[in-house]
Order: sequence, then C-alpha cells, then structure tokens
Amino acid sequence: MKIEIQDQYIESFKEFLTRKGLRVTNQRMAIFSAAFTCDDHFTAEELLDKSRNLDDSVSRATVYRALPLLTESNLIREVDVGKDYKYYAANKDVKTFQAQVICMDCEKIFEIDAPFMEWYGKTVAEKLLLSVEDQRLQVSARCDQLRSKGECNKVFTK
Amino acid sequence: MKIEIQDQYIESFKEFLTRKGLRVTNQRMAIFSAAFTCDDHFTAEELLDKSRNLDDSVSRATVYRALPLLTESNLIREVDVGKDYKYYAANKDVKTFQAQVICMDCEKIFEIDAPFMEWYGKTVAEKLLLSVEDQRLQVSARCDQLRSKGECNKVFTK
DNA sequence: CTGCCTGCAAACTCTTTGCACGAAT
DNA sequence: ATTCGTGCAAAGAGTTTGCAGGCAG
Repeated sequence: MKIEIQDQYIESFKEFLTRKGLRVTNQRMAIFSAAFTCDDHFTAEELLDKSRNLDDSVSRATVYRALPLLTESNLIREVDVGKDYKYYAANKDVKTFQAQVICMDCEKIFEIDAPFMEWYGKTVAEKLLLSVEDQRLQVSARCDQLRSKGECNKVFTK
Repeated sequence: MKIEIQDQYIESFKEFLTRKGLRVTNQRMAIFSAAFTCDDHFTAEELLDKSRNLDDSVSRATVYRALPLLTESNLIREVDVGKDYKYYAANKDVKTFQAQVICMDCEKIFEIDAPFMEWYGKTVAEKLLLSVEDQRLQVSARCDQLRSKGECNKVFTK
C-alpha cells in the first residue's frame, strides 16, 4: 500500500524530468526517494546522507544541483528559517499555507496551518502593485521546558 | 534641529556601551552614526562603506563585531529576508510589528505595519509551550511594472 | 554516439576568528 | 599601565561551478 503511494510520487518526478527534457538518472531518483522518505524537515547535508544509503555514488554537488529541480517540481518545498543553511520538506499532504514555529533550543520546526496568510500577502502586495511569489510567517521561540528541566519531549508536527 | 535628534541617539548608544563596560571608540561611533544616517535598509558591506566616509580606519571585521552591539542596544534591527546576507535598519520611529514585502526584481524592501502578528505569534507559541523570541512575516513578490515597462518607480517605505 | 550528468575539488560569498599592535580608561 | 578594541589576513560554513570522464536516450 504505502509503496504504491511512494511509486506514484516517483512517477510524478520522472514525468517532471521528462517534460523538461532532463534525464532520469539513478542519482536524481535516489535523491528524490531519499527526500520523500524523510518524515521531517531536512538539510542538504542530511539529504546527501540519506541519498547515499540508496546510491553511494551520489555526491554533494549532485544533491545541490537536484534541489532546485525538486522544488521546481513542487514535490519538495524550501523552508528558510533564517539560519545559514536551508531546510527542505516533502510536500506530502500540505493543502493550506503553513507558518513555522522554530524552537531555538530544540532545533525543531513545527508547521502550523495559517490559511489567512494567503489572503494577507496578496492584499498587501497588490497595494504596492506587486504579485506575490512566496511568503513565510515564522516565529522563533525558546523552549521553557528544555531550559528548566534540561530536556524537551515535544514532537515534530510534520 | 535634525542634528540634535541625531545627537540624542548617539548619546543613547554611548550610554549603552558604558553600561555594558565597553569602550567608546571612534570606530564604533562612526559605524553607529553611519547606520543611523541610512534612510534605508543596508547590508554590512554598505555600512562599511558609509562608516569609512566618517572614519577611514574602520575595517570590515569591526563592522561585523559592532553589529551585534547595535542590535542588542535596540537602536538597529536585523532584517533577515532569506538572502545569503543580512539587512539592517535603524529603529527610528518604529512602534508596531512590521511585515516585509520584498521585491525580487527591484531589490527593495517595503515595511508594512502588521500589529496582529504580535498576538498571533504569542498565541501559536503558547500552544506549543514556547515563548516567542522573534518573528517575521515576509512576502516575496515580483514587480509587474519593472517586468513590463523595464523600470520601476516605487519608493522605499523606510 | 551525442551531449547531458556526474564526481571531484577548487572557487565563492558572507561572516567569524587569531594574533599582535594600538588606543581608551 | 592595563586591558579591551582594532586591522589584517586566514579560516569557516554552506553552496556553486569548471572540468574531464561517464551514462541516458
């Protein structure tokens, strides 16, 4: 069951590549599969590790070259939380706009539905005669629990 | 007149330094003054240039070492718009929380009052047992005007 | 077989840091 | 006189790119 769903996404990505006249290589597919089996937000470096589990010939350069394709295909989204490296996440069943709450202590990213953002960004941009391309609403926060008890048992929200 | 207002801010910064047991150096004051005479968002590199107009001994390292002091003193704020370098802006008369609309074509940053963000961030964070440290609401947009007419006459909104 | 893709390593960009000198208190 | 602050240049971190060889179509 689960495998079929996976396969469907893999098919989508192959189609995307073909449609753009790009080649379906082992490395690209390994990187894509690795990205899609992350339940979590991941960095380029983490993606490299995961990809190498599927195809140990994958190099860092290829991961970085594949990431724009993954985001362009809309199967993966970029999540820039203002650190000096970027996070990514698979677009598995995200329907509405999501805000991010970033725990500065736990290093976790919680995604929260914030449907009003769709409207807000559009309204504000239109007043300036601009068309929205992308938007983000982020809250950086401290984990009181971690700071007082020395540990935190919160779990990721997708 | 205008000079007196400026002087007041300079005094605040001197106080801040003294209070923290830090020295009031020519370079720090030059960097601070340069930052405060920018009507605009500026980068570290732009600040270096402006500072050197006031004191040509200012080095890049000192600018980077001064920036955390400037933000800690609350006289300057950091504006991270997801590029690989950071923007800064003087906190001249900012009262409410501000959202940023970033024009990807014109390279301009428009700041918009978004007072509800104060409430929103707090509410969402509390549900996760986190305390808000910082938040940002950003809209990346395209300038239709620039793309069609080849030029854009919008002006910065501080 | 053709030319896009790849791995490797070097290059790049912005920022940080170690060190010895210089200036503020 | 002490220290802290500074400029310089090198180091860092994450990402990008040039090149020669390799594999998809």
